[in-house]
Amino acid sequence: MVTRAMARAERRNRLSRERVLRAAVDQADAGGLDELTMRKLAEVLEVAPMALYRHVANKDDLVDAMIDAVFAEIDLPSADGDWRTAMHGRAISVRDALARHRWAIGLMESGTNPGPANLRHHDAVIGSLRAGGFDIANAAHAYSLLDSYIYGFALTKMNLPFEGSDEIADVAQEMLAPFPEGEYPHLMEILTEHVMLPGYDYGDEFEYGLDLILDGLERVRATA
Amino acid sequence: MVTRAMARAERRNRLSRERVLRAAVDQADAGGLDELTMRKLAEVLEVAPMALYRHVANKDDLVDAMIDAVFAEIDLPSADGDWRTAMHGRAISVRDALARHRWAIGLMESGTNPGPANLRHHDAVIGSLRAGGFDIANAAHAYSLLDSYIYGFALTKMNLPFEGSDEIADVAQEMLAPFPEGEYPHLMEILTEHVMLPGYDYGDEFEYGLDLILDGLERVRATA
DNA sequence: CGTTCGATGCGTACGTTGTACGCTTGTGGT
DNA sequence: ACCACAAGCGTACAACGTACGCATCGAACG
Repeated sequence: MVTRAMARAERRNRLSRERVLRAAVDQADAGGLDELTMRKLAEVLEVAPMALYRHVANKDDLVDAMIDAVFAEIDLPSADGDWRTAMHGRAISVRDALARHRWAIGLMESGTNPGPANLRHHDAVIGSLRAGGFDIANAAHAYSLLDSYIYGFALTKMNLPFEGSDEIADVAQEMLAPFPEGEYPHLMEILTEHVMLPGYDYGDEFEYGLDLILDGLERVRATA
Repeated sequence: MVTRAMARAERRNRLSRERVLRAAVDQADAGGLDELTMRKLAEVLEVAPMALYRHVANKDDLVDAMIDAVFAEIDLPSADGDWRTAMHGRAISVRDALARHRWAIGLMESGTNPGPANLRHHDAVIGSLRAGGFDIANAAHAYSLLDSYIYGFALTKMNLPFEGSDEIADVAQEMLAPFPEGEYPHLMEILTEHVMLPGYDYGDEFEYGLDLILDGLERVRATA
């Protein structure tokens, strides 16, 4: 009997791949990938460092599994219904997942060892495009374009040195402080007369670009 | 006199920030960021590890400087002439620089400690857009969209598990091997009937998406 | 109930990394 | 000829990933 044994294992604080994975993701969410060390992870789990290696081949294996766990959090686009709303929804879903797990940005597309959730996700995206009327070549184009934009946006947004609109002024000041005034006039202009205005949120740019891209893709699809 | 002293220093194999930087970039180009180690770097320069620290505050400082060196390699878009050709050219230039320095992808937009070349580059991009007729808000939109796409494309392309079109078949086979056949039909279709066709090069996707985005931006600019 | 055996956890140890600290050596200016 | 400062180095340490082999424990079986 497996269930009986597993249940007991669960009841006690038995280690398991799942527990290690969850703790690792939490760790990385909290402090970035740098804070994820096997030793600290073991400490959180109240276990000796080497105990982890019964459930994980090595750190790379762990990280691969973590990435697939993030993919599993992303809503799959449906193949029926409007392709455009499906793509829009999946873009938002990816963005949100990456916002929850900033450490994953830059690793998600790591071609090496794609996990099942990764493959299923991409399969569903292509399926949705094909069902929406894109031929193979255009589905490939759309897929590449959308993915590049989504991950690129996450990347640039992640690296922004400010979080809310309040801190922007301070950060901008500090960033430009070492340089002579008037050295970067256009940067200065866009900062003072756009970015620093109340109500600005860089996150809003995401849907703007997404819609522009989806408009372009619809045009391609219609004339194919 | 500074020049005299500097000249002598140059003539001999004196260490300098420039020399350290160049060697570090070479090292990273060759083997990725993981291969860039203060100790190996010192070895290449025929110097003791700690000697480096006279010219570099620490490894992070070194990496920041390396990133700015990459920015310095990128052609600045001109503010006069067609905005569209300027943007197209700078996109290609960024792509090429990132192809030469794959380790830099994912770090380029690191908001912390932007160097002068970085700021000058972004200032020129915004300047070119403004001169091309974009108002402030639309320049911000265009800037965000283009940057996201360019970096995102570099990111996804970098992580592709294959290099030329020859290896694709093998890699695809290996990647899908652990999973039941027919599990990912759309992925399979696009691989066998598009990606694996002779003449396919993922790099070609870049200009396709770029043109689609530029078309969209032109439409925005015209109706603003 | 006693034995056995595989799964799980752990202690120790090693090689590699970044880098703090203070000494040594060489060099340009006086 | 001297000196002061810059440049390079030797030693040392803490933190990391992880190889290797032993200890332990619970389930299954006789």
